[in-house]
Amino acid sequence: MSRTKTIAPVRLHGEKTVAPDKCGVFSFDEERVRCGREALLPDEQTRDMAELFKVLAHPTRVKLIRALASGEMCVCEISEVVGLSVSATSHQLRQLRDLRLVRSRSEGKLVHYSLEAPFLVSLLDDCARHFSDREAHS
Amino acid sequence: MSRTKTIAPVRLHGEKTVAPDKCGVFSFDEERVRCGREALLPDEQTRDMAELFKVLAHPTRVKLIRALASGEMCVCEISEVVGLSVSATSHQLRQLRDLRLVRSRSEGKLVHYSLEAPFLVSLLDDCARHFSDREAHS
DNA sequence: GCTATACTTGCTCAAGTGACGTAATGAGGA
DNA sequence: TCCTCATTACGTCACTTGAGCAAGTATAGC
Repeated sequence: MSRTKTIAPVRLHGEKTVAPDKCGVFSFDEERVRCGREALLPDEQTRDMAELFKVLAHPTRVKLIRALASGEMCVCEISEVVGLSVSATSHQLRQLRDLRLVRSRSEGKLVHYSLEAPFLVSLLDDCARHFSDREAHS
Repeated sequence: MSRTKTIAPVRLHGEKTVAPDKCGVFSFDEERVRCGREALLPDEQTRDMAELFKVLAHPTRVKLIRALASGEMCVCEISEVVGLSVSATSHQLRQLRDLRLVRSRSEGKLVHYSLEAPFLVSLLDDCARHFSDREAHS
């Protein structure tokens, strides 16, 4: 009944058992659902965010960001720091560059990379803090 | 080959061309490499962080977090908010629970979920800000 | 006991993704 | 022209993901 799905065709739980009271009477709080729905971000933003996290979701790329936080470096140096081949390093850097998290600058035959999105540093710090807090708590 | 790069024997660039001077003479700044290396986090922490981002790297899970930021909800309500089957919702919630980002609490036959890691809210906000800043800048 | 609801898990299987190597290619500089 | 730094194309192979079902658990009511 008042499920008023309005949009999505994928309804199953509430409807298929017919009963509007099933979840409706005491477990299904329309208000909370409305509230939760309002807390969502626009779809596009949600997707962008997931993209960002996806790129951060690899130890190598976390390292790259930390390393570049210490200053500009050329690919060769970076590959040394993270312990990867130049090719592999370049592959990974590209992903960061595609999202404009790092920037590259050519100088002669060298390419220097630096951090373009400084908020990443505090982002990583926040996460690090989360982990150490938890450590201390358990 | 094995995913585990960091440790692997894959050294190539610097070593294979023999010359310590290869990059060493003018493009390879030992100091910067040392510096970059010091900026890295311990391996375990780096991995934990990547794990965290991996879990956040999905639109559905970003939604779940935003939704739960608005308050506690049962699975049934949550599945309604994100527009997924209960089973699928439960699978996703589990990943968040495994990393203790959300907490579950049983009450009768219902299971209520809430946010356990409130720093996620500001984390998402920071990211959102990043995107809107960039929007405004281009 | 039985039945229903609310949720969790295990599983499988197809399809997709991702990391990285090799090798070809650019692009600068000597 | 050759060397070096870097990027890219392309392929491989491991791994991940998604979707869905079915069985399992826990609570509640009859």
